[in-house]
Amino acid sequence: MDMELGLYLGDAPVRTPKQPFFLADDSHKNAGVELGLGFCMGDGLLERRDEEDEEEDEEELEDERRGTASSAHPITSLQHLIPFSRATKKSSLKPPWHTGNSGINMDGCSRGGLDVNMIPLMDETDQDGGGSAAAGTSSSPNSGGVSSFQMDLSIYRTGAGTVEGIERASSRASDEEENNGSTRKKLRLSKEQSAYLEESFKEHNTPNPKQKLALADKLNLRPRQVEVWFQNRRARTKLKQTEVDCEYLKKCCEKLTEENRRLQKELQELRALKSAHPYYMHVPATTLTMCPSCEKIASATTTPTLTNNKPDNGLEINHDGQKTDSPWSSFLNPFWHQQKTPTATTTTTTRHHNSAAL
DNA sequence: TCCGGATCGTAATTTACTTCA
DNA sequence: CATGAAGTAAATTACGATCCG
Repeated sequence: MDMELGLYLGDAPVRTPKQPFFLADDSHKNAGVELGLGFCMGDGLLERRDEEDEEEDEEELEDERRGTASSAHPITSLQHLIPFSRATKKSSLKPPWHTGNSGINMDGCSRGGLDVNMIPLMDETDQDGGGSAAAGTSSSPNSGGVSSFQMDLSIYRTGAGTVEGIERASSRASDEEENNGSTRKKLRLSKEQSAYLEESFKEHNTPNPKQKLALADKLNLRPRQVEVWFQNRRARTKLKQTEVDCEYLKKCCEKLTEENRRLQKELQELRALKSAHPYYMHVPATTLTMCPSCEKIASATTTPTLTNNKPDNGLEINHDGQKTDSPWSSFLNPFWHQQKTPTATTTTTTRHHNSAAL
């Protein structure tokens, strides 16, 4: 007996532009529960928000731009890093570079936690030249506007506020000016920036342009960087999900192989039994009244274990006491229930026939 | 302790595709 | 219907950090 495995990757990540990231569907969830796998990653949260939500976001954005956000504290904890969260939106942080024209938040400095990364080293006009220009043209490959942020980062890495750090940042910036931004310099985002983006990703795995802009604004990144970050993040998530799926399917395959082996063995036994007792098959099938699919009680001659092998939970139990139907099987093949009924009926009826004959 | 290669994580780029005005 | 812009996924490249001998 060859089992035909309707193996497919569950929701078979057919992506649509409106749902670029596939979410674990119900079958996944059930399966995850059944096998104890962490099948539904946190990305179930990552559904797109409705249009009305976007309107809310616009309002928030407006508030931010007007400077009406209540908090003026620098990023200090994850709670403050959630940009669009309903829970935190009224207390959404006001990044240091939003507090005034100077762009330098003395509060952040005074705490010793000076995050130079957050401090725009260029003046407002320069920033517009770099960031906003990139915003206008969403795709700015190797744009020359990299230097401002890279300077920030190099200082951040070298040691906040140290003369050495600033000097190194300056030299690096000048190097880039020499190269005219032609080099593909990779910069690492700060922990705060990553955390912020991560939290944002939980809210929207595909932010709209305004949200990107707001994020870029908040994190002192170019919109293009935010966009790239989300692209990569989605890719990573999908890769991870694929790995999980793969692992899960491997387990499913093992289980099915084991079941197949068991059924083969059972079939062999039945054949042996048939050859040993050639008469039992001559018993008319009409003498057997029990049918597992309709759960009618068999004749009194049948053994209890075979009389009604459907427990209350609806799962069939084979002669080994194993459940033969499980959520993961239905996950693997959604038509399992439709298919298995006649099969199971046939098999168990035969078994009843056997037992009746015996 | 320093050095250099291997490896890993991830930022950035390129390409192909879809959608929509 | 054709077209171009915009957005995204997927693939790839390349950089920086870390590990290890």
